[in-house]
Amino acid sequence: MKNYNVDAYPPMFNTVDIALFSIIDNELAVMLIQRAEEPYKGFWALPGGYVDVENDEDALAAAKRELQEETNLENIYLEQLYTFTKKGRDPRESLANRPCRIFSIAHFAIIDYQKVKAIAGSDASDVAWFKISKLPKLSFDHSQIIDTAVSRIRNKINYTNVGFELVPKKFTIPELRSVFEKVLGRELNPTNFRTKLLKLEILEDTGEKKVEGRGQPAPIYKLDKKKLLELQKNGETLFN
Amino acid sequence: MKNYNVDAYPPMFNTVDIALFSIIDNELAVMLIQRAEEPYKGFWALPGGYVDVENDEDALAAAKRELQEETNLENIYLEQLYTFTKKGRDPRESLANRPCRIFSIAHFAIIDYQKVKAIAGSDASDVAWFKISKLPKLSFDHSQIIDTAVSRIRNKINYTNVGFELVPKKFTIPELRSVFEKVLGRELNPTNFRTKLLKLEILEDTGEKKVEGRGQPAPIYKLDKKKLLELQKNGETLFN
DNA sequence: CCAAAAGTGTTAGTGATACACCCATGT
DNA sequence: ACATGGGTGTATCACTAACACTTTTGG
Repeated sequence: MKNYNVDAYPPMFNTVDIALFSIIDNELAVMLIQRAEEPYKGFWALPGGYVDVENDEDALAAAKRELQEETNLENIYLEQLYTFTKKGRDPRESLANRPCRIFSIAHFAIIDYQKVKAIAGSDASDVAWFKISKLPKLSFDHSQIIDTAVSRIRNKINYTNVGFELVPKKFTIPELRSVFEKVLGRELNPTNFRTKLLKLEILEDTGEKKVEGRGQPAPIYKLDKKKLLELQKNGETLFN
Repeated sequence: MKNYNVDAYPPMFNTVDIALFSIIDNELAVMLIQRAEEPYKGFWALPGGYVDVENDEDALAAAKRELQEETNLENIYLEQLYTFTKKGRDPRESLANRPCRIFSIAHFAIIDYQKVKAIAGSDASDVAWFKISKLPKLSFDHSQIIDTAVSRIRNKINYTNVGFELVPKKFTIPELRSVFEKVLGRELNPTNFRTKLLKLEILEDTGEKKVEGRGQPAPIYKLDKKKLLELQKNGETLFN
């Protein structure tokens, strides 16, 4: 087996881009950064970067590192989304000294916005959150990436734990329902949401209550992750 | 904006690998090729290759081309699966003249095996089909890719048209049920499968009947793709 | 006539939806 | 007192799963 001369092949670059979602002011929102360099200088884009192959990173590790650099937060729910490879998706292709292509291994991430606010670093002037109904003009094919991610999240909220990632550790059932409503973009019947959720037996009552303006105080629950994992292992859906 | 010297970056290669599935002898099977070169010379592997950037290919187009080269067939159901990026997944990494990584943009494809048999080209000695319960020792991380693909197909058969791709254009309900059983790996109640399917109103009766050994002849149906697409657009599931 | 495979109809059980009602809190 | 929002119970409807029964074929 002979050695490979790496430079002899048509080059392809892989960037790792991340669409980080949260719920702000009762709407699904995504974190964007303002590009400091060409191409698309001054425009908004998804955070991203290269896979640090020299330091043994894979794509998921690279995404995790980028996320932490932007938010100063760890333990964010993160998942590979899709790899975008269309010719022309990145204008740098045509500036290279020979034909090349820049692939984006896109990821999506979700987090409770309370955590973001609590941590410094997110006050950098080039980072901002945008509601998905009011996105600015985006760089590259990033609006397509965001569309794909939103579809995936809307689908996955019904049978995975992504809904619980958007809510603090301790939460009330109405708060969780509100998250589901914001992600799905439609109202849910409070009674039936509650009934279904309790029947799953994945919530643990903390004994505390939360008073929010008027109305009866809502009990505060914690998620029993073990029971949720069991449910998922058995392939059961949380909601339909 | 200055030009980019493409060779200054740590190189990453992208291969496109395809797991093509069909049903053979009542079991889900995957097409493999025997590698003619190192690494893994003589071992079985998924068909794959490079994205032909010079000819404007993207990953899906490359997968489509590879599939056609191996099977001489067009119009195969094909979808991107996942991008595998773990360090060490391809031994050629460590043979390059500087640090590099070989990413696999994995795809899955499915086809009715009758079509494969009908076309020449699949009799090449280095191509063979293996039932997924009896896979040989595989090259690279290809057994992980196949596992991921099988999970995805088992999931997707319930709400997409992948089940219909595994069956000829004209088929009987018991034939279709058999396909679902083989993919899901469990038996389905014939009565209830039939009832659910007919209620969807996506089948068109051709008027023909099929006699298979003993038993009452089964009516032969065609899929009404328009109605299926409508169902999917409305987000409805075919089966639960 | 019998076995095998396809189709039909029925019933019990489960889950979704909608609604009426009760309870605790702030104004 | 009353509006607001959370919690509880129930009736209705649809869908699922299991099974008994009929029909049509080959042997």
